[in-house]
Amino acid sequence: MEDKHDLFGKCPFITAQKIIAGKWAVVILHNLSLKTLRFGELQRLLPDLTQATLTKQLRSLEEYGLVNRHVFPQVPPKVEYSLTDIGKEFRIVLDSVSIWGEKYIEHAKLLEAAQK
Amino acid sequence: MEDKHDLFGKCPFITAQKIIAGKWAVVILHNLSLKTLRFGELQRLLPDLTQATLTKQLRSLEEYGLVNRHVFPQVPPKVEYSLTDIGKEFRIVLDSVSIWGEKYIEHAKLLEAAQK
DNA sequence: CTGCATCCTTTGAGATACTG
DNA sequence: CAGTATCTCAAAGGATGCAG
Repeated sequence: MEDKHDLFGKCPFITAQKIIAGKWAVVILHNLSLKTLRFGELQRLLPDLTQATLTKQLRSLEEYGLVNRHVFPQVPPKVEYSLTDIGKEFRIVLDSVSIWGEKYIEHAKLLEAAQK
Repeated sequence: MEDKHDLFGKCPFITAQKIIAGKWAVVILHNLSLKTLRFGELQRLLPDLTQATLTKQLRSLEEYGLVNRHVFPQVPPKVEYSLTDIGKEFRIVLDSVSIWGEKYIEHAKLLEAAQK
């Protein structure tokens, strides 16, 4: 993957695009914005992606500095994921996406109904 | 590509994710939010994507109902792209992405500086 | 000027099996 | 419990050439 730190001089849209490009990035950030979660908890909240995929997405977000990975040295292992400061600031994006998404779904429903 | 209208019952994050998944979707929407643009103008603003790719991205946004395509029956042809109503509402997302993106870039710069 | 058709390459999600 | 290692497959993006 491309160097995660080669993001300078880019417009904020391109920078953001790269970070949230992952198919599950936004949904993961949304869930972590509500609560610190263990790997397994996250997996249960998102039953549509496999372990391998979830791991990859989390690693990516971690490399970009949006997510903290806290490993508890135990047996069995326990790993908690939470948002970093800059990750928490992403909330303003999550909020607007949520608002717009709802509007869009409503809009699509109306269109659908009108076509019948 | 998946049916663009099978978006019901999904959470707004997943819906939004599908729409803006395209590598250039957000940047294109940003430019169109500032001004109605002809195909060639858009291309000059985004020199990093080819004609074919730009066409595909625009078609996708058009199918999702965010972009209007206005063809002027002329020779040579002239085509203008603008945002639909629901496309214009996407502005709240664009604004928050812009704000967060700037913060992130600033944050990354500070990190970089601290490591030297 | 706009953009389609074709081909090619790369990316990345998903499935599966295995490990400390 | 929380991963890692491979593999496969589909999709996206890009390059190029042609057309109305």
